Amino acid sequence: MPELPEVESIRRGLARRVRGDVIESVWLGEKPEPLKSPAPEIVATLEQARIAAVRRVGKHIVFDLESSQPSAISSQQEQVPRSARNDNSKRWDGHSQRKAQWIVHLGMTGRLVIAQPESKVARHTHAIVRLQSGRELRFVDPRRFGRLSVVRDPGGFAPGGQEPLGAGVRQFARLFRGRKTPIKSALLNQKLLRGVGNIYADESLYRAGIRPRRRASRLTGDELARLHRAVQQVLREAIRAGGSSVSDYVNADGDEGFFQFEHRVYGREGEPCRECRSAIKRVVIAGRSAHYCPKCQR
DNA sequence: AGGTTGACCTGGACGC
DNA sequence: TGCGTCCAGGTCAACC
Repeated sequence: MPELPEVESIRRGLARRVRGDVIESVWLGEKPEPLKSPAPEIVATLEQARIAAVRRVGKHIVFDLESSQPSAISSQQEQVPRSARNDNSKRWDGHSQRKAQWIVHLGMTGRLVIAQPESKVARHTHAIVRLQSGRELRFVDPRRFGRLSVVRDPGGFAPGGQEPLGAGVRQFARLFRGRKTPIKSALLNQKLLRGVGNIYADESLYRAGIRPRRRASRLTGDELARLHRAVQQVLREAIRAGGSSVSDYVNADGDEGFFQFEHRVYGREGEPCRECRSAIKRVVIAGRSAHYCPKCQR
């Protein structure tokens, strides 16, 4: 479902509502797919932790956790069976490192919803986090492409890639140097830029006037500068609009975004380009659909 | 080594 | 109404 602007909108809503709250208990569903860390490790890390901050890293939501009661955390830790831990996982030793992170990736259809305990548990709910304030944070994901994990390394969660809104134009241009892959695929590669997905890749290329199949290494300096500017503009505008609600995306407050009304090419196959009235084309590149205007993009 | 393809899942839209 | 087909905002492992 969500790309950077949608995840950012969800993050803002969550931060408003759960920052400072304490996790009292955690329920995890039977289906194992959504869990990237062992279930006992997730439970032990989350329970009794205070949510110090809610951040976004690419398309991931990162809950920064700290101990609410120092002794309670270490005793929770002791309850984790040795066998359930990775051998190379760092011990949370109760000294200066009393920090951990809960990482959520929403996949295509994942949602994080705030709910009252008495409200009906939706189909495809895979995790319920009960908070001291009496509310629940629920992870719902029909297609089960989303992932939950915890990180206790002192270095913290560190996927590769540049934040698209943090990269300067030189840094941005360097990412594509020597890459023979279509620029569309390069934009989707999270090891290069983290957070751009199919909608915003297509919309950015349209604004920059670049065809999605162009080889990344063949773009001129001018084109890279236009693309850098387009990516940042599109993402900023989409965040301001609360993201794109294409089928069922809603933010943490249950509100839809409205950037879908600003799409110039995505989902508009056969419709006229808003600039030149040519029919928008749809092709498949690396297994994903790509939309572009054959006249405005070269 | 780096790029492309299929697999992973469920559900909604559409055609017959 | 129902059944089949295609499509979907993402990411991996497996191939070339």
